[in-house]
Amino acid sequence: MLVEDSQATRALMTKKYAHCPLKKRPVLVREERPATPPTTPPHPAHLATRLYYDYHCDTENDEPQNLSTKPEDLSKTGNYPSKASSPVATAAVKMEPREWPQQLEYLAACRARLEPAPAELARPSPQYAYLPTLYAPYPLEELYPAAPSLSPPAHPQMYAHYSPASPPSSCSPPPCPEDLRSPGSVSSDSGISVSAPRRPRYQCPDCAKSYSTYSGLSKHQQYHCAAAEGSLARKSFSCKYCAKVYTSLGALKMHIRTHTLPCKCHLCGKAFSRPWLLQGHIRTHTGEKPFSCHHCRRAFADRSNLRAHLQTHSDVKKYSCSGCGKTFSRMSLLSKHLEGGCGVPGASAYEYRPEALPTTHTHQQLPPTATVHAY
DNA sequence: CTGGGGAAGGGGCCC
DNA sequence: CGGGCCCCTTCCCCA
Repeated sequence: MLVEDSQATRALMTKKYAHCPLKKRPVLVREERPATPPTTPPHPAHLATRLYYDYHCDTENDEPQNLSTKPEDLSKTGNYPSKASSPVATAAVKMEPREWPQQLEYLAACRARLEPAPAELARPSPQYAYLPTLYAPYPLEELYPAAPSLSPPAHPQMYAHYSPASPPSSCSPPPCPEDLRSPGSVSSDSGISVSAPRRPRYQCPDCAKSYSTYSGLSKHQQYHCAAAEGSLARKSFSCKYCAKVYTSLGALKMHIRTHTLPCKCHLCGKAFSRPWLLQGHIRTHTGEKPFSCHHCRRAFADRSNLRAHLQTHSDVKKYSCSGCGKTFSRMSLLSKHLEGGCGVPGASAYEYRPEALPTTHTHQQLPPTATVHAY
């Protein structure tokens, strides 16, 4: 993603999604589990396997779920939105509140068998060794051959791969937790040039954005190209739930998933548009946290959350106010800072550190390995 | 009020 | 073309 102008991007996104009722928070769908959970929890391996695979990607059912923009906190109230809460939702079913204690008890029993001791919480293995290997255990000793240090890694590039889904091979260099970015995302996202073999680029005739693959360009034109949106001749498939129009049926199908939410969690009934979103959600049930911080051993279920956490270990935060120079670990914190007024005139933009980068843009991203001393 | 964590969303890219 | 994964971002909640 291009980040040289995130404020503009945010504004664009706000505009882009303003018309669309989809915004965060999945909704509850029909609960298909028996009302009474088994008296004895299944083996964690069976549970995890079922948790991951036991969902529908119901392409047959295009009926949308609740599409309200800001549903209440479902986890607290258990009062999941009914179809009445959305003008287009037709299939959302409210779970009977009396089922929740049973669900929670059932989950607690399963979780007790899944969760490691607190001291071991940050380690994904071997407690999760029996999980269905979607997140296969990976030895932290290989990931972090040296003791924790606040010094920048000597060879940051060595640490490109950091994914429990793809553990490093024995002959590969150890991945660096500090650089959690995948290799393929470095150049285009950060604007930092990296030495990579020249490959043919596929350029969008409407907005001049280029992509390394034709499929990338194709998807861009199908879904994202704002410049092409004015060309109605290109659009022939319209979404029946919102005003979106697409140039191909495949693009429309992909979009409709965000309305129909075909991937359903059979433990709590929440529905998601993509399987991997459900996958992440299921971790909230199992307590699986495959991403751990090497500084404090705190573990996270989401890689991005670990990345944000790493900023808290950094002396110099990633986002800085151009007015007062104060740094923040998250852009949202900086935004709050700016919204509240930092007291310095003209402090309306922020910049990424470090200073070595050109500062012609008001919003720049820190290169993955610079100035961050965490890990 | 601020900072941080949890959860979830969409876009980009590779296979 | 579609699935899967990664990334960044956002929203909400809490200490």
